[in-house]
Amino acid sequence: MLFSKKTEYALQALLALASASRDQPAGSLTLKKMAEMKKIPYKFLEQIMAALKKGGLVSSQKGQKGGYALSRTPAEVTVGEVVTVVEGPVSIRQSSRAAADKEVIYRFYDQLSQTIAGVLRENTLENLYVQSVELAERRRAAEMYYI
Amino acid sequence: MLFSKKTEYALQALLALASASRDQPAGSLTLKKMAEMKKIPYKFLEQIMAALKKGGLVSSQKGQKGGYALSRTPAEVTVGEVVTVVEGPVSIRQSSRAAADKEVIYRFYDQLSQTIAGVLRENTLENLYVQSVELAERRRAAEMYYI
DNA sequence: ATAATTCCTATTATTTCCATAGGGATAATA
DNA sequence: TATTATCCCTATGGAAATAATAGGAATTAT
Repeated sequence: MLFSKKTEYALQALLALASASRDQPAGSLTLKKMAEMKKIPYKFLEQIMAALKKGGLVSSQKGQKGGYALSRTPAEVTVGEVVTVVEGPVSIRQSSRAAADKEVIYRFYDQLSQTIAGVLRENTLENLYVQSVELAERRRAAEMYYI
Repeated sequence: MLFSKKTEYALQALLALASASRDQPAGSLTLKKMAEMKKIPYKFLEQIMAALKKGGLVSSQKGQKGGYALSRTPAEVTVGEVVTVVEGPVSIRQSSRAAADKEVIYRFYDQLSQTIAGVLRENTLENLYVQSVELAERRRAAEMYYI
């Protein structure tokens, strides 16, 4: 499995921040709020936000009235960056280079890594956010038939 | 990490069988031989070969003079099949479907899975085997300069 | 001062990964 | 027929990674 729960939680939290940044530029949310909104264990999310901050993807404000906000626009944040920041560099498999025979297998892993990296690079928070909004709208429209 | 050691070992063993099938069609190798050749823990490889057999990728012969052989030509075995057989279906992340908000993230995972599946489908044992032979030859050629 | 927050470090529970172990079943061969 | 070399099957163990939980220190607004 390529990604852990951390990536899922990180993306969810960042999507919440992306949404908040729509309402007001530099809109921020508290950890508590994000954990509640997205049903993520509070203390676990805390660690994830720390990583995101360290990775420069979010900024934070301490104390009362504090919170987290995106430090770039959603369109400027790729999924790849998020993954790298919370999981470390994406690797198909821990490979220790060398070994003539395994070489060809590791090369294959590398090739696959490149392909994955491409997909990760081409998708941004903005993409995901827009998709989630569209999806929610389509759902609302569909529900009207049942009223 | 997408693949475990099992995939690496499985591919190595299968490449050994692919090589054996060059020398004589339906060329077989014993578990012991494969473990030695590729420096794979014997008892671990045993479990992996069992999975490959169950998945129909190799056939086996019991008793003295027994061993394993590919049940198709190397060109007919994709890396994807090998991975699926030894690791189970490739998944970016264990996803439990539904959940309106996570949906967009799971869709992204699906999209990535499709891309990976494509690469896995387009690469066969034959490809890897040919590459490994070429690599070995280039190495031998390069070494001649140092004699 | 108090309350609401982020920040920092440790600990624990669960699961997955990577093997190791022992013996049973089967088949060739001496 | 006894022996030997193999595949076959199931269980067990240790290590590492994952997913949390816990407690309190530091900061800031009210």
